[in-house]
Amino acid sequence: MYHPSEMFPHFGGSFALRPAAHGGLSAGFPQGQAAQYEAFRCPDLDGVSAAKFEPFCPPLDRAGRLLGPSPAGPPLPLPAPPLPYGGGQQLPPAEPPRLPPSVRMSLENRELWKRFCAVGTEMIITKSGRRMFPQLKVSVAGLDPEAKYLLLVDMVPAGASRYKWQGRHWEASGKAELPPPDRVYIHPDSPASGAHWMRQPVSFHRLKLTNNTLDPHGHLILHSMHRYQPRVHVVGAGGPGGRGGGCASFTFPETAFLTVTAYQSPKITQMKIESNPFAKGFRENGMNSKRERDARIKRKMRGDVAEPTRNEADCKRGPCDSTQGPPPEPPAPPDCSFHPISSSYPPGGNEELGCPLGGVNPSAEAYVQHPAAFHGLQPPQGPAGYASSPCAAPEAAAAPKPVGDPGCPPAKPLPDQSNCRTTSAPPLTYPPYGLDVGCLLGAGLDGPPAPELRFPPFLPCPAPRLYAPPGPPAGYLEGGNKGLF
DNA sequence: TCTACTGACACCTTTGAAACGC
DNA sequence: AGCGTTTCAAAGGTGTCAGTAG
Repeated sequence: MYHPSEMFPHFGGSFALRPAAHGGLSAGFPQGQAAQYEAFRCPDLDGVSAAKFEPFCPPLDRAGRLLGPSPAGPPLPLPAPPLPYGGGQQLPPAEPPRLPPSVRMSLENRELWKRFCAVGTEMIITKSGRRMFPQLKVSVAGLDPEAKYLLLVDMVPAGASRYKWQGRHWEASGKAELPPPDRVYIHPDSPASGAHWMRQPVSFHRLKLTNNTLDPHGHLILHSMHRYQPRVHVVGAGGPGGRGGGCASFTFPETAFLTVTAYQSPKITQMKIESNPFAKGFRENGMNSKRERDARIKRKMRGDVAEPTRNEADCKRGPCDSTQGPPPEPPAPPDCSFHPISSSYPPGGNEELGCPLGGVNPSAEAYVQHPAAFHGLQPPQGPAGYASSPCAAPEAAAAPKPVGDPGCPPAKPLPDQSNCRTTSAPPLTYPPYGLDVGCLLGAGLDGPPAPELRFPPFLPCPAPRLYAPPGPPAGYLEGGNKGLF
């Protein structure tokens, strides 16, 4: 949860970046097949995001030039695109190098996320920091086993509205606040080898969210009653011969959530209690259930001696089982899955770039040595007060409008959770889920004019079609994706 | 009055050190 | 001595609720 530029002031504020190339989603996914992809690999990095990860991307030099290819570099996994500019030759402002398209990521606990998503995920944020539940847990594949990588998470504002719970549903309620200090959560294992990341699922369970803009602990700072989309980044930190450089980022639409200081939807509360092992005490049979709490209050009022807690009772019967894992997830709704992700990016041209610290990115090195030095910095502000990232300014395409206006469809009843796949949502009558998500995918800058849509911030499970609107123009996907990577 | 937020609370899991056995 | 397992207590993650601020 640190801002790299804070740690590496010598890198300066940001690099000039080449304007995001057109292509967007189509550059990342074969047209017509995108719906199959589970994770969304963002093809281009917008200026702000790029600056955030700049220190992790050794291939860029300060002048925005690509360094020349290393003759000793190992072969690229895929044919490298021609390098029109030789080493040292001036380039248009460079975009960060990308990891090869073979790098893939999937969401491990996707079914759990989908169940929350179907109701409208809420995340508690507190001054001292609160963990996410469900937690972000991903599997990575396609990395160079020997090269070093960092895994990072940041949060992208979704929509530019603030939201309000209206008893049964969420509604947009005014403009979003100015973005909080921009921070990145760095997985504590970072930097680690590709083999390490690929060995087992990577969990970001230690990630904490806070609404304290002065937070000194490095938690991710968010505004309450706003909607966010987590984004996972793989950043090459170099390896033997400089392999592994480059960046790739992934979003999982079902992980979008609304921040709250207290749960609004009772359904979410119940689901959290049922799913989160830490909330076990609040389950029906728990000692912190409503029934037990009421009984406790009565006893207290009567002045009774406290009965032994369940913990004590259990421990008398035998060892407290604190080692067992979380309870098994309830059966997942069928047919909610996307197909495994693939990605199709031009090879990043990573290994032609030198690696300053013996194969390890200096930023990674510095993080290991001075983790406390990472703290958030306010990113450059865009004209609207938002960071000038397409991700951060998606309002045009995706901002949910207040529900209840004439012409606004009533809140859609929750879908049958046994089948999250939506096939019959009338276009534009009820918003394509993707539109809201689409903003996260970068819609808004170069996409088509945003249709005037009104819909609540939460919709049932993201419909697969949101990834691949049928044919052109589909601009909000095509052009929109360029904002993220 | 309403809404959002805060802090205390009880219950629970996780974690890591100490104790123990082989 | 070294290693693996068990035990135990502290730390910290939960939702709830009453109180507070605006």
